[in-house]
Parts: sequence; structure tokens; C-alpha cells
Amino acid sequence: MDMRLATWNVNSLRSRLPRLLPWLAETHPDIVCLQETKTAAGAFPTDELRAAGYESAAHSEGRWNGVAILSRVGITDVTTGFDKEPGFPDPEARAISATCDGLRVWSVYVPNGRTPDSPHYAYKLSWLAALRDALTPALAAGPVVVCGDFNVAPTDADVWDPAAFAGATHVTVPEREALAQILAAGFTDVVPRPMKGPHPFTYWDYRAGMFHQNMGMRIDLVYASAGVTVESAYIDREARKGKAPSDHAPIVVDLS
DNA sequence: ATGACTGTTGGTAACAGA
Repeated sequence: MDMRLATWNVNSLRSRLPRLLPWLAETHPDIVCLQETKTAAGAFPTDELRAAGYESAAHSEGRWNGVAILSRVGITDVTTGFDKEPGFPDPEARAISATCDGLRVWSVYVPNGRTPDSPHYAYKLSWLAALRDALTPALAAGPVVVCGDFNVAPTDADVWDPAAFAGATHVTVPEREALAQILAAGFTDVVPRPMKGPHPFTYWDYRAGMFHQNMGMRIDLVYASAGVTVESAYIDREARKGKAPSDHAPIVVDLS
């Protein structure tokens, strides 16, 4: 059957609800992975999303982070976090998984890393390695899609200017190697088509007119296992325009 | 124009994001 899957770092679900709800009505995704919901436990807008036709599963912690999965095709076997998930020092709300109509879906928000010499960078690498380990048994159980803000640009073509990122996080060899290790576990990188220009960027800094100059990055990724047939995928950069947007655009993936 | 950051909080400045 056909299924439409989306992933979007909304940079505060409460602030973005006026953008998310009409977008859901226009785009009609069956499953939506959200990151940076920034919702406190108990403050998730379950009722508003139910009224829009979606069941919710959320992993919330308050001021930072927060991930969720929305579904209108059922949502069962919800797991928050994963086995041996590292923390800083305690595990944060960065991963949630659920089964939606036979598909195992993960929504992840990888630690930023800040700078390569920061303890947050080591945390990021250990988190990615542990995610890879946690995905191995999931892959054995059936088709899996891992969606989210990976906070790593897979190649130099995935940043607007590689020279501008010299010495910065998101582009280092160890980060890219961590992505390669996840792919090697049994995934394909579903590269979405950009709506405009050659670069499939998903994030543009709010500052200095970065968006209108198309100075972006591809750091939101969709990893699909064998058994998941992707018909098409695109970045909805229209959702990055207008009043009070997130700094990330959603990725929409049509599966069959 | 899609426009020059935006989100959070025992807040009103500080920090995080990437």
C-alpha cells in the first residue's frame, strides 16, 4: 500500500503548531517524525493533533530536545530511548520508535556536538555508535525507517560552503564515519529532491538571510532498510518560508 | 521578495542551536 512519511525538526512544537497543523492538512502524511518538540511531559498537544487525525507518541523532557511520532495508520509498541543510550550525563529525549502499519519507525535527534573539542562532541559520537548498535536487532525484525535531525552533513556537497565549516562540527570525518557505520548496518540514505536549486538542504540558519541565499545544510536524513520501497522524496522548502517558520524544512517520503 | 535569528526559562539576560 502507499504510505506517506515525513520528518521535521519543528524547533518547538508549541510555537510551530500554527504551521504544523495546516501543513498536515495540505500534505496528508500518514506518519510524521518530529524533533525538537521542546514540550514538557504532560504538555504535548495530543488533543490538537488528534483533532487533526493523528495519534501521538512522544518522548519529552521540557526545555530542550523532545521527539515524537504522529500516525493516522496506527501506532503500537512505542519505545522511548534505546538500549545503552548515552547521556550527558543522563539520557535525554532524543529517540522514540513505534510500529505504524507494519513499519518500524524511529524519530531521532542527534546531539549537536557544539565544537570538536567539546565534551558534547564525544557524546555525539558515542550516541551515534550506540544508535547503530540498537538498530541492529531492529533490522532483524522487519523493515525500519530512521528519520530525524542527525546533525551531520554526510558529504561536502551537503553544506553551502565546505570552507566555511573548516574545523567545525557536523562535517568532521568521525561524524561522517559514524553515519557510514549506521548505513553499513543495513540502511540506504534516502536523498530527497530539493524544490529549488541543486542542493537538498534541509536546514538554513535564521540569521543573515541564509535561507533566501540558499546557504543551507542537509542534516535531516531518512535512512530506510531493505524491504522499504521509496517511490519519491522531496524537501518542502515552502514550509521554511513565511511567518514564524522552523529553521528546518520537512522531508516528505512516499513509500509503496 | 522567502529579508537580515529564534526558542526556552522560577526569565526580563543567558544559553542553546548548527
